[in-house]
Amino acid sequence: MTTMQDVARQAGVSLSTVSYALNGNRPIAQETRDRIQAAIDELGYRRNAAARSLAARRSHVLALVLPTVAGGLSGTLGEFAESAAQTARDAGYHLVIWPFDRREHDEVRDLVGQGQADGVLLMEVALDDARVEALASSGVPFTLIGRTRDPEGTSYVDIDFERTITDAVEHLADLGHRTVGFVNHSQRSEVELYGPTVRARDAFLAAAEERHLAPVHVTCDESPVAGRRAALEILVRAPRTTAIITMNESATFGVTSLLRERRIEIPRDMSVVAVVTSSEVGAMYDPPLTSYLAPGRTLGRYAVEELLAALGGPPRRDAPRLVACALAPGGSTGPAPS
Amino acid sequence: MTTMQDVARQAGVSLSTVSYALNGNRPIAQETRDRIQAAIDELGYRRNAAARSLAARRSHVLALVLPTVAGGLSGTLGEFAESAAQTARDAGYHLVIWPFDRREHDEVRDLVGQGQADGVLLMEVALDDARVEALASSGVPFTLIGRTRDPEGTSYVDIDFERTITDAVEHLADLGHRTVGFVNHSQRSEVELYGPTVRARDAFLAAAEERHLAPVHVTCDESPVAGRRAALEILVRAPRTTAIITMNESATFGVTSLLRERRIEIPRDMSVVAVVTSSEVGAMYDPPLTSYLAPGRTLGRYAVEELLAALGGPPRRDAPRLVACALAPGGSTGPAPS
DNA sequence: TTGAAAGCGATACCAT
DNA sequence: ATGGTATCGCTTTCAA
Repeated sequence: MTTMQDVARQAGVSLSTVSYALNGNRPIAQETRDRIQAAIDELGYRRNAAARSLAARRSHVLALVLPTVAGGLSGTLGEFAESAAQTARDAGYHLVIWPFDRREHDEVRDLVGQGQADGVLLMEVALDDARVEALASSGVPFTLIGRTRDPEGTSYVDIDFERTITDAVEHLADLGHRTVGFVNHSQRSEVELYGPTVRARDAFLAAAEERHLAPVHVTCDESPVAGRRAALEILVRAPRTTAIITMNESATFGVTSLLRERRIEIPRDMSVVAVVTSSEVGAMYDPPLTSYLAPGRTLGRYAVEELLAALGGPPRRDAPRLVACALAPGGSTGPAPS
Repeated sequence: MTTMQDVARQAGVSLSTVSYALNGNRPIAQETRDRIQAAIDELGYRRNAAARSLAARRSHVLALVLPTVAGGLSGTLGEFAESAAQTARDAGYHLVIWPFDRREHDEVRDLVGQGQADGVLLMEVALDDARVEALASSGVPFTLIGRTRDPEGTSYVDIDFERTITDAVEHLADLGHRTVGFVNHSQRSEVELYGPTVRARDAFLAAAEERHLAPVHVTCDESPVAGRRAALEILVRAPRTTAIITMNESATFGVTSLLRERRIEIPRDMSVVAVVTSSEVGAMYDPPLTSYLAPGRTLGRYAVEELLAALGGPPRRDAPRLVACALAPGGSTGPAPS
């Protein structure tokens, strides 16, 4: 193994000069710099990460904590992680994945205590989340993906559910729909005050009232079978429903399949909008679903930028914390039937 | 910050005794052990990771290198990553994600050279893959997810495409089908000798011959639109086709939608089998697709076990390297129409 | 603009 | 079964 001392010797300078040349926080004569670079190239030197972390007391690692969700990372989670990793790397950090669910908060504390990460990204945040307090008391900088009940004072980024749902409702209202269904996440998540569920519900009801629509809100487990049941419930509770918004990927295809079975044609008899989803999923249906796409990549980047700012990096001047889903037009929405 | 020295003082033993007690490779009296543990608890001590890595010359990190695929990690990739992270953690390692595609092999070498990881997991391996040689010459232990052309001598785990495809073909043959289509990955991947594409094609043709079936093999880009085209091509080339196997998640729904449009009913007129897929995707169709599920979790575990063995951990005695996809019965297959 | 040297907090060798 | 201590390879303060 070749060390910094070897490089110094080879370049005819002192060890410390090499160190300063490498992390650039001290002016170095160009000629010296060149000699050092030549020595590095010649020896194939690479700075040892552990020694660096020990001396600098920084690991240059960011951790992404995410729950072991059934079915693994969804497509959106994956996009997020990848974009975050990319952004971190550009800033000289590595992104580590720590698969811990909400109850394993002490594990997270342990790792943080070992100095395994300089900062933490926390996904799937609930309105009241024990992990948030655990992190806060441990003293590491951290950024939430999602929001607690009272987000002020904590660093976070999130999907703008209010904006997204409102957009979707307006889209349908503009098409003349008067009775609109909403297929949300599970009732369990609603009871547990999972942020997206609660915010979407409230936004849906508020937007419907604003536009004088009749809202039909149903919760729904994450499965096609449950989706069928949810669609049925909507049809029973409000037979005049002409549009359904779904925020539940697995349920969406249950909804469409029940409609087809009932000879309710999309979009002629019923418009369907999938929100907080991916284009891949939307493209799986025929016609392609009108969708509002989860901004996974954008959030990944924003989240890391937030965290880096907290770590003393460049501040994010008026960079948004909330990102709405963008409309991807599809063939599943149309004017309300007369 | 509290150090090992603090713990030693508090427990009334020497620093080295604490160290040995912690990593357990020297007999320590139970009573001493208890005193040390008490001191640790009292002080809230956690061993510093950087110092540990420096002194032991091991990072206790495993890196998962995966290409920045469009659309992020797919569901299966996510399952794999999560299971691998879990297994690594149980063995005292962390799993880091390094998002690099095939051309960025020197980036991987850099990180390895810095001692950022003790071992590497390489995903999406092509039959000829520059990254493999880069890793081999760098001297880190590594395990491939997938296989190169000549896998002997390298550590790898992979889906057993041959077994999976053969199973699917037999399943259909047993149901009386005589002409069977296969929707593979893209032509590009076939030309580039992407392992799964090539192996699946060959296995399909061989299994069909074995059972005296007429095979119709088509390549297909990863999209529903391409899937429609592929289905059409199959129907044109072999109008008597009564069953289609798809190994292309995005295309599958294009296939089914074209069939529906043509009033070809599943499974009455045409059986459809999705291979190397997830139950989530299968459940999105109505009826649920008969599927062969990608063994993401199993592979994640096996891959880490392989790597740990190469790192001097417990050897994997006759643990398999190849894992076939398991059949998840659905409603999309049935007897061949007469 | 450059150098010397004191740590950083563990591991593991050599003793006892 | 336990202790003393050199060492890992770098960052950073203090001096020149």
